[in-house]
Amino acid sequence: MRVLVIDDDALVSSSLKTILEADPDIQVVAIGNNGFDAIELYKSHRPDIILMDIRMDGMTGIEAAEKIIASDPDAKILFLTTFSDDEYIIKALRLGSKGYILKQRFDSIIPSLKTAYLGQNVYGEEIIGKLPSLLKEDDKAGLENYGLTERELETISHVAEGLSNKEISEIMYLSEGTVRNYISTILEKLELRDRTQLAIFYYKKRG
Amino acid sequence: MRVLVIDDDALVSSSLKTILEADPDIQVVAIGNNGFDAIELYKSHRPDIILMDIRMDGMTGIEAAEKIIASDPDAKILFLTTFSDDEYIIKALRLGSKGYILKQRFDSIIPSLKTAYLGQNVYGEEIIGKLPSLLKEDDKAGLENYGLTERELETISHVAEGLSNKEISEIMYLSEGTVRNYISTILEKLELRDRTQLAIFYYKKRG
DNA sequence: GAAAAAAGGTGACATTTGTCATGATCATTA
DNA sequence: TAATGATCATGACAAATGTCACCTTTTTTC
Repeated sequence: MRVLVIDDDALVSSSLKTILEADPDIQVVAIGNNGFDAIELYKSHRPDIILMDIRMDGMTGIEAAEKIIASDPDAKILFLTTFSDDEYIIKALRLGSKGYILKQRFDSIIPSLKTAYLGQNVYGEEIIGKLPSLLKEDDKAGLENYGLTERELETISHVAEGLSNKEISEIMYLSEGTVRNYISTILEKLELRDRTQLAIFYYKKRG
Repeated sequence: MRVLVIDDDALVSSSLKTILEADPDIQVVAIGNNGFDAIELYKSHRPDIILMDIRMDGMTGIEAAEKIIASDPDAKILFLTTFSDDEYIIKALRLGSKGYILKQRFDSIIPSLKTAYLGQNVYGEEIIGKLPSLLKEDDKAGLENYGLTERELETISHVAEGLSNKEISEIMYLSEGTVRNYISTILEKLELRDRTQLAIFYYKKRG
């Protein structure tokens, strides 16, 4: 089994190589440090399976996986991560990638790799346990704890309706400039960048 | 363990009662034939767990489960179905209900019930195996009938992540101008006005 | 009663976004 | 072969957006 290892922590990736190659069935064909490496090395080496970190600088493992799967729908990718990062689990599953395992469980990496190689899906216990809450829409704590004023909350709901500043100003009987100021303040409070991110934030919280 | 059994096939529900009560730990407190029964009998008997068919006349098991969970968020519900009906699996998972098992496997019903009773989630092998493709289909659902190209769909998902044109262009290896053109085309195809409405559209099509 | 918070405003400014015209390449299809 | 559709690109332009500095007036709160 030819494996491609991608991890932005060189210590981790080289440790993985050592661990994996202790098994006679496994050969690490290359090591990369980011999503771009993953794409290039996959093309040039055509490994049987990719073992990749999710959180990386520049391009996340998920994004790299998207591109790789776009070019080769049969690509097998096993994700590694330090903690089970909720927002990524769904994305990883959506990709149809083979499994998602946690970095802590070093002893489970090799068996998981072999299982994935055989075409089976591998999901850690942690993942399965989290599925319902991930899919459930109630992980919305609400917008109430961000120090937002009444008028700001009102403004947010209009942004989430897809209205422009001008339209919002007409509905709320305000000048367009005031609406812009409100949104600017909201963005700062919520640590967001633009109205699109605000709308997304809103829908992730509420639905 | 006090169980409520709901199945619109009287033969099935009475068979289930017989099978379940062969176990000394289990007591079937009531039997219902539809979703309305489920809600009423849950209120009046307060069983530890409900074993319910998904496909039923009038109200599906899913709908009944929604109402029951709305009134008692801790309600434990285990679904039964003749075949693993894709469209319902996601809905059942979203409810956070305890598991989803297949009717054929009579021998697994009792162990599953006991596991669910202990608060663990129970998913049949078939379900786990289908998750990726289910989520994937769920992903494309809704966006498919608008004549969007692959690259356009890819672009949409990035917009829905809250990325700017510049960021999208870097990820997709495109010029910023191309991304703008893509989005412009997408907006026209979907009859939307700006990227915020696009993100909202995206999130309304799924969770 | 003073201070703070909320509500509302203006004008200027840089950036982002969306549109349009126009062109190129490549693969598929009629 | 010709036509189409998907892909990718430019440059120019107008409109929308977000930020900043700086105001006023009420309402709450200390």
